[in-house]
Amino acid sequence: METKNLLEIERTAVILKLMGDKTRLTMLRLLADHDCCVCEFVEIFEMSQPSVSQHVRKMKDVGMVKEHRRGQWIVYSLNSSFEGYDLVKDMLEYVPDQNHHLEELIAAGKRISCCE
Amino acid sequence: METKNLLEIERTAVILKLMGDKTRLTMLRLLADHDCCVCEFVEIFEMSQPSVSQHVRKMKDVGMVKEHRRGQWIVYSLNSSFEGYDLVKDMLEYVPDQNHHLEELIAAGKRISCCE
DNA sequence: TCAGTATATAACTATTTGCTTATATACTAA
DNA sequence: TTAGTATATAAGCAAATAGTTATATACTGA
Repeated sequence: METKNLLEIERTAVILKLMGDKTRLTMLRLLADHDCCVCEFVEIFEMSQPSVSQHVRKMKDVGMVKEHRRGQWIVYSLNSSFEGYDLVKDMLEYVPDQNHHLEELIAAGKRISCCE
Repeated sequence: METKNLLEIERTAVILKLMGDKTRLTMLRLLADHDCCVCEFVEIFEMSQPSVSQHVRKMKDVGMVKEHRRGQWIVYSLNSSFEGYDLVKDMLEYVPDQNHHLEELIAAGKRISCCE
């Protein structure tokens, strides 16, 4: 195994705490496969839009995810420049992909306009 | 990279949440190098003994660590049979070893009797 | 400009968390 | 058996967390 770039223990704890929430972990696993916007997460998690925004904001605040606006939507993606990017990607390999959530949306006819 | 044994996303979140605390993450990093007893952790973290016991208990409850009694001491170690053992070990490679804590104890003449 | 849509922020609440002190349990050695 | 040491459990508290509703902001298109 190749040597890993070490992270401060305190910063690592912050990253792991953020990932230690089922909702955020699922979001990250989805983002590992494709960028998502808030409205998708709202449908997937059946959760209020502010709640979703607050989750992505926490991840954005530490640099795990980045955003870019596309028209009226804001698209989130994993930030490959993040100091802990390797760790995050590594972790996400331990959990099954969560793409069924998106497929269920499509099947339910709730395919989101932002992702056409 | 070799394929990883997948863990349920919910169980993974539990593991990461437990690791997402600086105290527990440091404990785990120490345990990656050598078994420890509660009394060592009390000295290292300058924290009450019940607080230390509660931290190790949480990790024991999910199976991350195991204990064995040695005389009047209870020695904790990483549980290599734990479902998420590979993940835990993998994570711990991202943080610097924490052995200086033990060295500081020795330097301060607080070397713990349990570890002779 | 204005209505509609997407997202963010503010304010609040219930739950969880990490600590504390007090006390109980378990082992050792005299 | 008894004192001393190591650890666990109980109870309580302050801070953090994850959700909610209400409202503000930002963009689009008529």
